[in-house]
Amino acid sequence: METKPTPAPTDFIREAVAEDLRLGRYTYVRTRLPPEPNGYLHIGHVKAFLIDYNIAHENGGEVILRFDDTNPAKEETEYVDAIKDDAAWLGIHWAKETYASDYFDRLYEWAVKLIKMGKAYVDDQSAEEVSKTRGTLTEAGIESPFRNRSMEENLDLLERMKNGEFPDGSRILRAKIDMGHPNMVMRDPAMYRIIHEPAHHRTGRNWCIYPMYDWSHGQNDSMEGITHSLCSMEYEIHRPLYEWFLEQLGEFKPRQIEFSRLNLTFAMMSKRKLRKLVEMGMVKGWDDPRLTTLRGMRRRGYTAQAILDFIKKVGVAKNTSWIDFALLESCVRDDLNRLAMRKMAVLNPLKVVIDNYPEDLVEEMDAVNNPEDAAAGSRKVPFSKVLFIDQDDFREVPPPKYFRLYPGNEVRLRYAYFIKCVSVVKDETGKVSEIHCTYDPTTRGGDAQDGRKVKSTIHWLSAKHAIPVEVRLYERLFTHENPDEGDDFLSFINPESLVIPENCFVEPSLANAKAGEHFQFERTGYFCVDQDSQPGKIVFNRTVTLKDAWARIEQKTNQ
RNA sequence: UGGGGGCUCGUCUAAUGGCAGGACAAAUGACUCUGGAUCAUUCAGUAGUGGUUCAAAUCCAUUGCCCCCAGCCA
Repeated sequence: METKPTPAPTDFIREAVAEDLRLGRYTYVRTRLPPEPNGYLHIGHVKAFLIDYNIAHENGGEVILRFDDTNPAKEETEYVDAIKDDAAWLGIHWAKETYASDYFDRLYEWAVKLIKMGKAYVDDQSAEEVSKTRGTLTEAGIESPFRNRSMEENLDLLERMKNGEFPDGSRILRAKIDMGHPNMVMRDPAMYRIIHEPAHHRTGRNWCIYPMYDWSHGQNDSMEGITHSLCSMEYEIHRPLYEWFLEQLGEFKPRQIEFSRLNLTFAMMSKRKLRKLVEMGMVKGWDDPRLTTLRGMRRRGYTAQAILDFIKKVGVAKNTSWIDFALLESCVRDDLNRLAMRKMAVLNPLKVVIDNYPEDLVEEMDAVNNPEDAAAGSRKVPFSKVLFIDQDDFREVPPPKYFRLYPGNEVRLRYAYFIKCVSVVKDETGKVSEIHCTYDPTTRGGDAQDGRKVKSTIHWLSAKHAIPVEVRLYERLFTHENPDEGDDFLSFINPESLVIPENCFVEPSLANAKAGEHFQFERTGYFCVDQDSQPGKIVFNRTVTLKDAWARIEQKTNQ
């Protein structure tokens, strides 16, 4: 065999996991997907999901989907369903679906245990007082006057907090650690807060106290036997607390490892700002194809495979990083190039009359469905005297290096004939309204008998057979690489992020295209049938354009 | 400013004391019935300064810059 074994992709987390196994720190691998059900999954979550999922499976382990539902004020069942749907679409299989709220009882028992150990206390200070006495980055905090009350009183108070005897914000349970700790996270962090409204989406009104992330997450990891709790860098300073709780309790201790989160240029990842875009109507919903929510990307036409490839190429590290949006586009082009059926579509039609073509003749031309896949076969495309071509493919006065149609020039109509432009008709404003060409009958199918060449091949549609459709041309939502920078992200919105041209036509073979199907419109881009499509009114979303060498040449010569 | 983390081509990422490599982007050319795809080539990097070493992106010291933390959010 000549094929070299490709080394398995590795990174510092995979190495750490392998070492843990080798040294026997853990005898198996189990990770968890920890979404908070308060919004839709976006591409940033996908990176985290895939790291957890892949590392577990590469080691013969499993992953638990655990919803982090510790705050009833923000969480809803609707999001739970959407997250599961998105994760499944990506091809993620979870061994078990759990909720932080499944463990509320046990967590409460552990809190009681900590109180009995003298490691936690009920604080009657207001949120404002707690905040004020926390100290600053450089100064130690001040201990609460309630810090040293008796175990019995703490137990009694916590019980009554749980039973709903006190109003929201009146008391919290805090871990008793060190108000002078240089790491602010360790300055007697809150464990439980009182929340009466609204009802929790799963536990209803059973609970009036809810655990904070720090008190819930690590303990849940431990209860589920998670070996590796993988999360983003901002949790690094929480790791000492994660470990402190489990050490005090003497429970199984998973290893938390942090990696840098995914930042994507020209994309909005902030949940709060995403919500604002949706609520202000700047985009049409959480599944707007301009968003990098998974639902948006799906609707835009990104394939799961392309997204998986992208995440693999992004890698895993601890550096603050900004991934170029072009890398995502490259991945989706690569995947769609392999699988998308080719079609002809004219989005900005120019009427072409073939002067020497018989008035009523219609010919069926053979067109290849996918040059990358011989098994995809071919189809018939009707040809007749009056055609549409794209406006971009004709210039009355050709710029330098322009190979397409212009007066006197001959080009090939893809899979049809060579044509030559002989005259131009203009409307009253002086704009070219139609052009006249002659065709060479001996070039049927697209090859010249005499071996002569043309420099360009353009796509076309028979005017009377063309199907009118709606086409939505999407561009980047923002004009700024990092729209999250500064406070006025709305000013970075690209006014041309969605353009719907007036007269778009596609070839008749697309008449029965179904929502979700991917196509390449030759020489134009990749498109996906939108769910808004109706019988007789198909809607296409542009997933991504094809690379356009001519656009670059033109841009350069214009400078 | 206290604590924590980071710094390798424009971007992302390898190299685990021994030839700084890959991908995306960019550029040039070949090929082409998609100015697509493909192929070839090119451009381009170890934050600075010292030190250890036969040998340093890697080890040590030091400086600089960037990110995170003062929610009863996660």
